Amino acid sequence: MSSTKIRNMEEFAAVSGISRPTVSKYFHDPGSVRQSTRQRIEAALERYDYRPNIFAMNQNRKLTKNVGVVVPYMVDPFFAEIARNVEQRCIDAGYRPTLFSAHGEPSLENDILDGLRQLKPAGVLLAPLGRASDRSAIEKFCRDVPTVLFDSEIQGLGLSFIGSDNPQFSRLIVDYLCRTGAPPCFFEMKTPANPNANKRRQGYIAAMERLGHAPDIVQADGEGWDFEEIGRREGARALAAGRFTTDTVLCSNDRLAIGFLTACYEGGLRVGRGPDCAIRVAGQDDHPFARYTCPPLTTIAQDYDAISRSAVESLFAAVEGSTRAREVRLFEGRLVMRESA
Amino acid sequence: MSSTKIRNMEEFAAVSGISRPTVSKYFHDPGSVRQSTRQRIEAALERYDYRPNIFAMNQNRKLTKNVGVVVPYMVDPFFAEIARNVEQRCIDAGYRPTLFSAHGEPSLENDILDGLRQLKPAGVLLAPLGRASDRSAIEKFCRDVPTVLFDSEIQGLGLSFIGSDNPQFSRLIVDYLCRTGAPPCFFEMKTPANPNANKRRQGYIAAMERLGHAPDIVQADGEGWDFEEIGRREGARALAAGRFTTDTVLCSNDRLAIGFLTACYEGGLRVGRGPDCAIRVAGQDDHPFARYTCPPLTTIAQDYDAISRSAVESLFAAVEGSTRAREVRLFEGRLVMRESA
DNA sequence: CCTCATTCTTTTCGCGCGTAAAGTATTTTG
DNA sequence: CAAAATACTTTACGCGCGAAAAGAATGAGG
Repeated sequence: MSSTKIRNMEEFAAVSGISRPTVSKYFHDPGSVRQSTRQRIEAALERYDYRPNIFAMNQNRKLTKNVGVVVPYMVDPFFAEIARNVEQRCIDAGYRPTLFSAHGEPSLENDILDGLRQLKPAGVLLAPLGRASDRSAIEKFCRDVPTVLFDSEIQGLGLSFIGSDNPQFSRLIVDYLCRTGAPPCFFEMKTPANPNANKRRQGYIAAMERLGHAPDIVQADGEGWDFEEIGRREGARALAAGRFTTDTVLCSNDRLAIGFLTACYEGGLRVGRGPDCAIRVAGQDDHPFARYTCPPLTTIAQDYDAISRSAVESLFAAVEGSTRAREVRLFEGRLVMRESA
Repeated sequence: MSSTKIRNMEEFAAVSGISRPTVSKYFHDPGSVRQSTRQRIEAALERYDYRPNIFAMNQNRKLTKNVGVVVPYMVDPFFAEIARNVEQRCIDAGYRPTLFSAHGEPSLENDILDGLRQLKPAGVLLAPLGRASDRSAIEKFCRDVPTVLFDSEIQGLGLSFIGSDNPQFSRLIVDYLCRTGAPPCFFEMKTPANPNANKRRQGYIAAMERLGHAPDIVQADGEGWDFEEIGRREGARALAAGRFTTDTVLCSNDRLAIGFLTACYEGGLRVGRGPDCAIRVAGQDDHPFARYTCPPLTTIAQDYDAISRSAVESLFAAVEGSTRAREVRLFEGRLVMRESA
């Protein structure tokens, strides 16, 4: 590494013996220059640690290599996990991902999209808040910036939507629960944060009816993203009120189930499938902590990997040329049997 | 809102009736222009939705309004929570925070710092990986960029370090446990991710000796950031080996405790302080999920709020002028009594 | 060896803003 | 009300790069 500091591309071009426009071309796409010049540039890169000024680059390029990754609630490890997955794929594809969380607040989601617009991103991967999202703001954003929605759909918006086949989730777990014990009732939030909850409820109802059972839905009051607390508080209330007519409770999602397990514990109910157990509890998502609840939570695993891969692929396919029609890709869940049901 | 699009500051200055340099000054600091001109500019801002090009701004300013926020492992909701807190405070102070997670990988931590340097940040709030961090890389980074360390200290680096008084944590919980039952043994990772664990062990030993008890430390094998799994796997092994000589286990942190609770459950041990319970378990941190374990986890709450506030204040104080000596601020924890101990 | 397509160099312009200097207008001070 | 201080305008330049055009060098194919 030479000691002389390189101040700009002009100087770097000089020491590498290549003209500045060609060097510029190299940084834009190393494969676009001849093999021999590429080697000369990379030899110079070894000796001097020059990197193009990112602000000057982005100012003049119509399209940057920035990618926005927006999730609704980073404190939920599910979103942290999928964000990490998506982030890594963007880096591998040569882009610069930037992570944002709306922290459950619609106004913050709008602010993030507003701020993102200034970054002239090549594309955005957006997991919206859902019900609370400002549809018109997102619609406007999608018109300006290539955006792929994931996790939570907003009908008709974005280049594509990548998510889970929620009705299949419920079908799978209902089938399992009915096969191994009493038909489940369904525990959910009255006003769920996102549309996946509705699809799961419908999936539950359909699966129950197909098996000849009467669906039974228990709804919890409460707004916001503090699902565990809602599951615990309202679960306890429903238990006390004798609201559950079977010994099997299917929760709309794992976080609700985690709170409900706490309610069961505090109510003195032993959870599990053993003969000495009073109640079976199942969730949906395979939340990172589901393995560690007591008892470990039986659930349906989201295909994190397929969803993040598909979302990233879909975005870059659109960004790098091929404009296809809006597509919706839903991935199936996988039954994860643990002790709770 | 007028329909004519404003393309740049020149045009915006024209429609607001103010010269461009003055408008530029306004955007740099609205308080630096006369009240009357400020009103004229803000009146124009109402009519046209112009915003300065962020790339052009940052290119020419010696110091940007960017702030980097780096945490070691975003999938841990503790860090997600503190990141959210820090992020909001930066926004309130008029800065642009950008969130990064090293995802437990030292090479990624280095990459993040490298990428951050390009953003010419006004400052960086860094919670390092700890033991696995590349000290020399961080040292070099701190020389170039005003950096405040938090959560995990790296001796002597950064403008300041803001964290928890870990020995006090252990003292507090040891006192409580001894007061209410058998003296605890200490369950920790053999090669902990960060130095806080060492301080907690030392705090445990000191507190035990002060009370006239013999310290007993049980160490778990395993590397990395998958604390729950290590707590569960190695906790189960230690239980099976009869490694615990008392019925009270103090875990080095809540995530380890969460895994250990699972091990207890799977081993058929009833956890809690009732007469029918076989073991008491306590953690440290007040992890967001500690409230929802079964039984709910007794722990020491970190003062999230004070830590994030203090870290942000310390950074901006340094950035905005006053260069003080490196200071270390440690906040005390608060005992949170729940059912597990 | 010649032809033609690539690939490179040279030159020039522009992006949108920060910044500085010098002059003019406005406000404050005594 | 004059002098001084402050705030503004005008003009000009620079930041580091992208992009485009025209000509020179290079290399492949016949």
